[in-house]
Amino acid sequence: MKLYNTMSRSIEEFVPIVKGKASMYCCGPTVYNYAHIGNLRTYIFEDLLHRTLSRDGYEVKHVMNITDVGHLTGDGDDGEDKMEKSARETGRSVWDIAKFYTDAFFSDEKDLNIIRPDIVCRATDHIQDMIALIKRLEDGGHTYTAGGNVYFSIDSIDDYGKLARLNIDDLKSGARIDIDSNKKNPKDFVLWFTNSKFKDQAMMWDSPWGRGYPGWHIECSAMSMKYLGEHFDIHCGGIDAIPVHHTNEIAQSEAATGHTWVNYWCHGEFLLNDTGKMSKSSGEFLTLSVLKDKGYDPLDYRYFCLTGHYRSQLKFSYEALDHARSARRSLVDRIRELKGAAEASNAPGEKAKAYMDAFDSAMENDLSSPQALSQLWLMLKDDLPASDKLAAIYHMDGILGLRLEAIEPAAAGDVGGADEERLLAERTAAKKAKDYKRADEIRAELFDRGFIVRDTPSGPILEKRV
RNA sequence: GGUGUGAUACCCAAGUGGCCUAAGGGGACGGUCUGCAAAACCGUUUUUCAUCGGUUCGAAUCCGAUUCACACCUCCA
Repeated sequence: MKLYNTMSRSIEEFVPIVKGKASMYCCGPTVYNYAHIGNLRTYIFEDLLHRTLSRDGYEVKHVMNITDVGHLTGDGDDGEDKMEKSARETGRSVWDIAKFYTDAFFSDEKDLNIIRPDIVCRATDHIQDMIALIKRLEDGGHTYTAGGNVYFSIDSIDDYGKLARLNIDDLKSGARIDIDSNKKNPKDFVLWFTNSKFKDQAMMWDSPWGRGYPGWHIECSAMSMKYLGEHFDIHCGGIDAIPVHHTNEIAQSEAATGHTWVNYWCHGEFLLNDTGKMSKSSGEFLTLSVLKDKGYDPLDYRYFCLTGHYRSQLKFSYEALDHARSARRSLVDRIRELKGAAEASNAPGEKAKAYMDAFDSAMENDLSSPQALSQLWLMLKDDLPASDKLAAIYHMDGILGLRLEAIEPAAAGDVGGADEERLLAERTAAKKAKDYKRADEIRAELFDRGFIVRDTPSGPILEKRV
């Protein structure tokens, strides 16, 4: 298994810390709003990584956090808390907001057939772990308190910014945000806030530094170490997390433990739209629900994501999504036919196995899903027994996650209701009597009812229009 | 201002020195099949990889310049 490691900026052979096991931590959603489809692209990438590691024989332990506290809206450390803002705007409590959007997120994940991480942990359930970690940093001399907040001092370590290859002197700190005058170094970041500018801040906890709430980055360090140990294999996220969030996570984690924290850093590229980066604040706020309302199957979007490599920017457009939908439907049609003709083979032949191997090789080569997908199509078009094709399809879908195994086989009499079946029979009779005008009328009627008539060698069948 | 990344045929998108006269998908067109369709199958849309120059026996792939686009330096997947 080869993976691109952001730390080394190169593709590396994956060597786990513990033989046969792979531990991965993925930055999860901040649940103050719906996830947009760009967010979801990253979770699809992580799902592919999870599935591919499993396929490769690793026992995967996948942890994802839910950020249900903190993360400010604005620039710098003085913006408004996103959760509080959302709560204020909707008249719900912050806890209700968090619950609502967490549920919405997992509903999207389910629709996209994303395997649920083995452990999903909420920040608000781990405040004590964060406090303990901050304390450890304090004991190690990596913190200072100013203006009521506890800061991490980046000058207390000598390799700050190594992931992003930041040249600290070149960064124009303060160019676009006001410098927090409490900070000794503009790149220092808050570990614990006691100094909320909002008197009615709802989420507050007691701590050795006073009643308050944790900074933005500490939760991932605290929870990942709690569940995966102080040295684990893989940490994932979106590329935007590299310069600040992951940089600060590394700084605090390695300062606390005194050793390397994560071996492989994997980042998913952005989904773009016409105007550039997809965002919650500008342009159309594209959620999975929006796509569903427009008649797309969530798996159309999953397929669309698979057609691009996770480390490449992918341009979203409805035209591109239409292409993905057409391709996926065509795939479903073929599989439906195959299922009507055969059962999956238990012992597929050499040719089928060669395609499966080529597919796995593509995935194990830094998750080259576009190439893997092309193997699926080549296999389908090749001259193989239907049973072998099905076996190969199921094997590949173990990673693609397009629910191909669950597709109903092509067969007469199992799709429409009694009315439709009666119409279909009437059409067959009309055809037999060479009353083609009537037969075509019935076909149009069935089309209006949402069915396509398909004449197959074994007789006419109805198919749901998708 | 600084730092990166990218530009591939009608569209999306792989490929990072020879197996590339560029994978795969989508669309369009023509054909086979069909009463007609749909589906399926076959063929075409491809000597071409932003532009210019260089390196090399050989470049989409390496180097340089140019143009354009995007991202990051700020919470963001």
